[in-house]
Amino acid sequence: MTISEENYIKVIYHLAQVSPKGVSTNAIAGTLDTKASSVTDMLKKLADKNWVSYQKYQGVSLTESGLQKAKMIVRKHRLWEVFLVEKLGFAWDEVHEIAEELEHIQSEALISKLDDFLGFPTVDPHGDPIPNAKGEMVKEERIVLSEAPLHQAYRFIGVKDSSAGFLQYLDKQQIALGATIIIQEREDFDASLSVLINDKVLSLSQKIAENLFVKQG
Amino acid sequence: MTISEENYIKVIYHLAQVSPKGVSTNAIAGTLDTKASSVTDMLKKLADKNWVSYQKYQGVSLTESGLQKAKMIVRKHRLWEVFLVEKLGFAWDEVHEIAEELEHIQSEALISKLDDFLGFPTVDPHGDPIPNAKGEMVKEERIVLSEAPLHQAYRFIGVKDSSAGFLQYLDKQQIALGATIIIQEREDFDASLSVLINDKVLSLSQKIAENLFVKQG
DNA sequence: AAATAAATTTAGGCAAATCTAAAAATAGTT
DNA sequence: AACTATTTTTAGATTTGCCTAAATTTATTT
Repeated sequence: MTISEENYIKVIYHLAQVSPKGVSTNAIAGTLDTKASSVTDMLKKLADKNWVSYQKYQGVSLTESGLQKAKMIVRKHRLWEVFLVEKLGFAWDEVHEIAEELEHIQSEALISKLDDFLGFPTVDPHGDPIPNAKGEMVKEERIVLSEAPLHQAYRFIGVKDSSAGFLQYLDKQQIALGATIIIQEREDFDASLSVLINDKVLSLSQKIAENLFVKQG
Repeated sequence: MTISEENYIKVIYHLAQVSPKGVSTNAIAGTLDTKASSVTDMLKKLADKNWVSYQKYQGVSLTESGLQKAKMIVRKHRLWEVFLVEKLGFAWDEVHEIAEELEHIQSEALISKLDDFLGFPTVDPHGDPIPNAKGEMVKEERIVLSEAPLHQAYRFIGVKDSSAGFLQYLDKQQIALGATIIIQEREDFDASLSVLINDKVLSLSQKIAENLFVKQG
């Protein structure tokens, strides 16, 4: 499997989370920053190799074997992110690009030993689940803060948007994974929230709140 | 710099250690397992980019900037090998192929933090020196065991041949880096050696002895 | 239901890195 | 010095992954 093929499979996997009935050519082109015609070319190749099922004009979805491949790429990406943050001391907003390269390293043994070395983590530094060697992962029950009811204690367990900009905003506000959040008030006008995070009062815009995954407790 | 360009630069660097006046097209082709015509093509590209000086039919050598690039690739390769052995628990005969992939990961920050994490090692698991961030490395005074005089205490500090086969032979004989070696006798007939390694008597063929780097003490 | 817009595919090309086969240059040998 | 063998380069093709421009299909409006 070439790096390019891996990138397509991975992107299709991620886009399929949002549109499970079929991923569009344009969506892939947008994500990979290529042209739609290039995507069409590649989809034919991927279909020939049986990693996607593809019908002209009808979008594309992963086959069982494509899905497995995708999960292994995601597994590698997230394990490397844990390594970069936990062992090398990178900040959580610095690791994505490096992991994009590392995820294409081919050795099975490497990933297995890395997993062991890291203590078999189940989530990456952004709270995303890490598939195990079989591709299984625990999807924690979680909601976005913007939809959580008032006056309940929540734990901040993941980000929806993991762009450097958003992560740096959270750093600046000292909002870290594991923080306890209680919504005190929701503004009718702009849906912004007044919250108590680790006993400090903060105001969060709707856009921020939409990108914070929380769970009860 | 593409992965292919990096591989050429690295191979030229290694071959230049043996033939410093100019590396031949065929030697490169042999090492990279490609055809001479492919090498010629690439040498033109590398010369255009000023990483090698190349004159038709006269072989090739690295420019100052090519040499610097080569050292950074070697640095990355060897640091990753240390990581694989010291942190992930790979054997010294298992790491070469994986490091061949890892050496092409592009982040400066990654290598700098990896170096730090590993405690700024100066040699890799095979005893080869690791260039620092500036490209400097300490070349330890060393000789091959086959040329060492009798009855002196030597320390085994590196292998000349780092193929898996040779390394596995050394494992089987329990000859590890750091071992103390004293030559008791050199056979006239086949130049084989009777040696004392960590107080055990062993017989080493000339071919073995030629591939063991030792230093006095 | 046409007409227009948007999305997708096809056709034809390009650059990188490789190849084979033939030509040219260098090295080795009688 | 001439001939042969070896090495190296050139010429022309191939594959992968991408592109532009044009054609086609699907979706959206009037």
